[in-house]
Amino acid sequence: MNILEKFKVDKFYITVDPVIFTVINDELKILLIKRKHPPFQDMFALPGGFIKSNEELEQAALRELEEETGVKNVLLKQLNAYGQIGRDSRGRVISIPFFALINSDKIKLKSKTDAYDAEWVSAYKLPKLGFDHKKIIGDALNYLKSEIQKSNLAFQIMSEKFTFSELQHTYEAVLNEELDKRNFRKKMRELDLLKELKETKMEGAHRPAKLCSFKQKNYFRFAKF
Amino acid sequence: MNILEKFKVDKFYITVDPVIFTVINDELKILLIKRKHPPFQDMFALPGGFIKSNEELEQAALRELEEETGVKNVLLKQLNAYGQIGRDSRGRVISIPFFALINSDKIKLKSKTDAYDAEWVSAYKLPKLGFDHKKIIGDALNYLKSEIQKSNLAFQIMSEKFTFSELQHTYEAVLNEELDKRNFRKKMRELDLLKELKETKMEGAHRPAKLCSFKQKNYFRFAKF
DNA sequence: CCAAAAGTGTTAGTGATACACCCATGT
DNA sequence: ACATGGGTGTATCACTAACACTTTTGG
Repeated sequence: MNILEKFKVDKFYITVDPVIFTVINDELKILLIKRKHPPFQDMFALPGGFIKSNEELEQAALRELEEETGVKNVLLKQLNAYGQIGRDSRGRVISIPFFALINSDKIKLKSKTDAYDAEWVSAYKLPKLGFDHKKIIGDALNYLKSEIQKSNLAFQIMSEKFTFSELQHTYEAVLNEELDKRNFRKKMRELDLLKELKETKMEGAHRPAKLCSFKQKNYFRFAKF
Repeated sequence: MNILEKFKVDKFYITVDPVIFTVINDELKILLIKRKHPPFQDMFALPGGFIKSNEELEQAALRELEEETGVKNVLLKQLNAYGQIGRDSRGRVISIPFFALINSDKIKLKSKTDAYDAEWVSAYKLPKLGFDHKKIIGDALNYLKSEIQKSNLAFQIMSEKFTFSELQHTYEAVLNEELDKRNFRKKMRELDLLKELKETKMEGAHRPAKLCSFKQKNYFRFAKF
């Protein structure tokens, strides 16, 4: 018998809650499920679930994400835990959220199951949410807005090749504000993240746009802090 | 019988680990305990402990902190959780660290008990530490360095009245680098955090220094992000 | 008068913001 | 030729970083 059991140390349920963002049609979206069972039946919530004893936290988040939405191969970043007493009516549950920004084209949402419907929902126009997930999403959104300006996080969401305009529209969707075209390009060029290709995107009745791709595809921050 | 019990959802031990910094003699210190029992007997570790079912996370951190070190009335900030399998030999334990920067004059370390000796240890010259506490402290230190430059966090650590030099030395101790006197004062005046008092500090064979105090004593950030 | 810390301004460089016009293409 | 989005440069401002001398006190 383990010493912790001997001293009857309390144990807790732990959920991991993936907070997955994407941009679709120049609108920031978050991946939610519509709950088909209590608690919070018929309301939206994060696609989380309970960790198992033999899983790493991040592994568990990836598993839940795939089980409930079909999304996989995602780089997750842990956020602060939520553990307030009473936040889950089923018992004392500590939730550990995991953040990601992904390219929605690269994944396919699971067809609706009997337990959950996964859906992309506008992050700036959230529906009513179960648990304290509104708070969790709000905090995650602040993290996203901060991080996309301090790191090369955006590479996660863009296709292999893209135009400056497409990249800018992605930033605008995430930050929920308009950016100046010239300043945006200057900044991006200074950061030296992009390869500017010779190919162009021929589309529409206007000058073809040069395509770019990211030089590096591993996540890093620009600033010290 | 609760639905979570019915489905045999796994449960976990959770510890809270206060990561408490201060500055003593212009050196950044962290509050550690010397463990008198296994695991990691005779090594240093964070003064944490197991949460109880009826406690909020932060409450638990405050309780453990007071029990093991005598330190109380501290503003804590939750940091990311650590949950790797095997990080605690006694079982699967998820640790949630809580950060604070405090004024060591305002508190009194508990006299040594049979279970723990609490001690201030140089944060930039850490001894061997138990568990994964070295990693936790490193992450917390980065948080501290970032936060003290983006918020009025320093008010936590200064006495009611202090001189510009004392404040600067505190910043230097935290950041582990020297700062320019003129630039530091200019920056502080721009931020408009300080009341400059008429009193002076008479001490030593040199020009007396004007005393300052903080205008606000509630924590806030300057920057958006 | 000497030692020791307090106190003070200017300059140069860097990054952020604001802003308006020409270009290449399809129809 | 015109509509559409692609593409570019400059001026101003704010912030940062570098840097040296004078002031006030006690001994």
